[in-house]
Amino acid sequence: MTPRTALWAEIAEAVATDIATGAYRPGDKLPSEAALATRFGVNRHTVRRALAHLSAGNLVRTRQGAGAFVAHRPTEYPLGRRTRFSENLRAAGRMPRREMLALETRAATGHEAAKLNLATGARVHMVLGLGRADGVPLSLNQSVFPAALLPNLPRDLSETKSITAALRRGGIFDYTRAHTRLSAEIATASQAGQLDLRIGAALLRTEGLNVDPTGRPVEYGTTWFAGDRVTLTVGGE
Amino acid sequence: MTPRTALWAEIAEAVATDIATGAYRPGDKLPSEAALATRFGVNRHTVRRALAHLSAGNLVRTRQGAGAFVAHRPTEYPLGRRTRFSENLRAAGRMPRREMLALETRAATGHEAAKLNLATGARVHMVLGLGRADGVPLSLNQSVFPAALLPNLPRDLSETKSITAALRRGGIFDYTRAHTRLSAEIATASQAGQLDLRIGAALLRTEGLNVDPTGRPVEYGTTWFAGDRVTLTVGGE
DNA sequence: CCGCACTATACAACTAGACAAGTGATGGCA
DNA sequence: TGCCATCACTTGTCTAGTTGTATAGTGCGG
Repeated sequence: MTPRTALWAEIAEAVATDIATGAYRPGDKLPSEAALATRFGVNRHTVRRALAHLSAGNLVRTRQGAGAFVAHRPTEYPLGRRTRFSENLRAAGRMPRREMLALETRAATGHEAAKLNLATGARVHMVLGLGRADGVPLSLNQSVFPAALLPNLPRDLSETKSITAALRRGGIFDYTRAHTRLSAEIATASQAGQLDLRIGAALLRTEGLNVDPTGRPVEYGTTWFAGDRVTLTVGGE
Repeated sequence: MTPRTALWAEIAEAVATDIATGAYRPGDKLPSEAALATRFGVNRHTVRRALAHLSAGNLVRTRQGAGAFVAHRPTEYPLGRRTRFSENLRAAGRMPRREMLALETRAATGHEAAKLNLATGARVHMVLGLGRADGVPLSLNQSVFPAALLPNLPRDLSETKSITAALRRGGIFDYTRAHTRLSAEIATASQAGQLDLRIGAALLRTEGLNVDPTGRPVEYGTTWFAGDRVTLTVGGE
């Protein structure tokens, strides 16, 4: 008489099966809760309970207002000794796939000015980017460059789409890392949205300064990695 | 669980922080709503809500078609015996500009005649003007001058665009403030439109009489300041 | 009786897309 | 030169759809 498994569990099972069989593939949008509700002949809350279960199991990810999506497989990003990335921990422009989210020129904050050894209020170019590997968002980074040193950076950057190339055009052919600092943070809502994480997820934060061969500060930036998708290795192997 | 802060509130906070740290300074144009939306990984409407919040708090000002700008902090406007709009603002490091909205010659009202010590029905020149600083409308003012004393004021005024200069041409080389009265009012629709305020915003109203060195009334006028953009200082330093 | 699963309803928050209205820069033309 | 039409861009507004959350109610089994 009474089903041993709850209604919502059955629905979760059915959706999970659809995902396993490939009916819905990673990144696909699931039908809306309302659609699933009528399809299974239940209330929307029952569907929500099923989706919450799948979400807790990292099988689907929901975005308010947008829908529920099949989650990407939790890929470990191999960040080992062979990764060129490790020599430049902050990875300015060296991610497998980069996406530029913002590019603006504004006054340096006091902190930035101090790091870049600029007068307070000097102009800087700010670049915000998203790094992905195999389509999975891995890192979010923000860099600031002295505008006086690289007046044409915005144009060069929008043309070359590469920070390294843009710096080369600006006369900076090499730069090294002066210092790096590591810490951990909790994702804000917007960071979580961009990295496809749940809010409150852990972020690995690296902050660093790059200088040219003469020791002049060239770039100061911060990168936030999705804590559960990246392992950073420092030195050794 | 962490108390969930709304996404738009987080974005408003972030922008406000950027303003507070000096990344965006008064008068600066903020990135477009679309740019902020991609930067925070959010829909434009969410950004709009954040900006609306900042706008309501008078931290930013938006102009359709132009963009969103960091608001100027309230202008300090010293009130004294020798109050001169342009000089005051120049002293505060702002770029003043006066705009004449209307100029007509008519009979004085009973109140005006009494103030200017004229016979009832004497002719006066009335000037309606708008004062701006750095392009931001600050004040609306109405002045009446005895026409008998300054027959050529309309011509002089339209040529010189400066009240002080026009008075000089009319033989008034100096004038001081005999009295000033302060009060507060609610903006009418037309006042709000001219001052770029919301209808119902608070206006600071000053009414005063200027006299020449012999004590003869020269000008009687009322000025309405945008209450949230101006602070009047009286006496003291 | 209580607790549980589920239903029902309502509203808030966010996304998505479209179009109108206004601004500012540019280039053509008299 | 100066004016003007044009065009890209930006904010304002609207409609519609989606998930998030809160509250209240129902039926059933212990």
